[in-house]
Amino acid sequence: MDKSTTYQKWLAQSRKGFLELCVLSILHRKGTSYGLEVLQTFEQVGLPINEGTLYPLLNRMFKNGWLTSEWVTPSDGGHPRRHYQLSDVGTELLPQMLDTYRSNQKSLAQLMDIK
Amino acid sequence: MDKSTTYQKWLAQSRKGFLELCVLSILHRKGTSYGLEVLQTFEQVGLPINEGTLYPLLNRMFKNGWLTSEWVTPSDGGHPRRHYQLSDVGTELLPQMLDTYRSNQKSLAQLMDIK
DNA sequence: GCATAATACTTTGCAATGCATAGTATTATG
DNA sequence: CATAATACTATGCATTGCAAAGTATTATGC
Repeated sequence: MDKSTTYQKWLAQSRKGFLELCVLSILHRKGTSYGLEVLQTFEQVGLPINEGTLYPLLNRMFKNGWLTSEWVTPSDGGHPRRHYQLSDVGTELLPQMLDTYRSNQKSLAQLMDIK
Repeated sequence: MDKSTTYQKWLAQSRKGFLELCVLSILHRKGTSYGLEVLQTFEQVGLPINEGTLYPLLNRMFKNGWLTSEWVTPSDGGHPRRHYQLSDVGTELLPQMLDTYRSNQKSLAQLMDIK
């Protein structure tokens, strides 16, 4: 397989798990948000992701009990949105995941410096 | 599913892709190495991984053309080892992956700081 | 010398998830 | 009223970390 293809595949793989951490961070900061807004937030910070990635992701996180969710119809009319926010579990998980992420960072830094 | 279980699963997922970056870094620093030594190196930097993870990983990276490989019998006797080192492709990939990793770091930092 | 341990790698099957693509439903616009 | 925009859902695929068991070669202890 050619170089750019394997790299593209690696890119997708490298996002596994990381996206959960990002979503938890977004909802922690915003308090509450919904699919499209989260999608746009990802784009704003230079990490565009696929619709077909985010929506199932939010659903899984909800089913795992990391998020709570409710349908909200905007007061000014507009399409109803499914709002999400951190559950107690999600609130507990966020710093744990951050620790893991930073620990991995340190491990990598060590590897780059090892004999 | 209970909290600790979903967290454990996330842990495994979050290593996808990351381990390739680590292996490339190790081989970049060491010049050459083999399975068990790489395994021990991971452990030394506080990132223990499974045998059944590493060996297939090295094989895939080799098949993808990221690594070169040769069987080496230690001069003082001992079990023959399969040595690996970076190929030209691997040498090119390492900084690319590092860039991606750091770019993700920045994105996450922004997410944690966003309104 | 022979059984056991240590070293080193291989193989198989499973579960989880990012992506691509297509589909559905509701609201806004001309 | 038709078309576009907003917002979410559903399906199938490929990839990979892990667990567990297996294979083969070399070293060690009695």
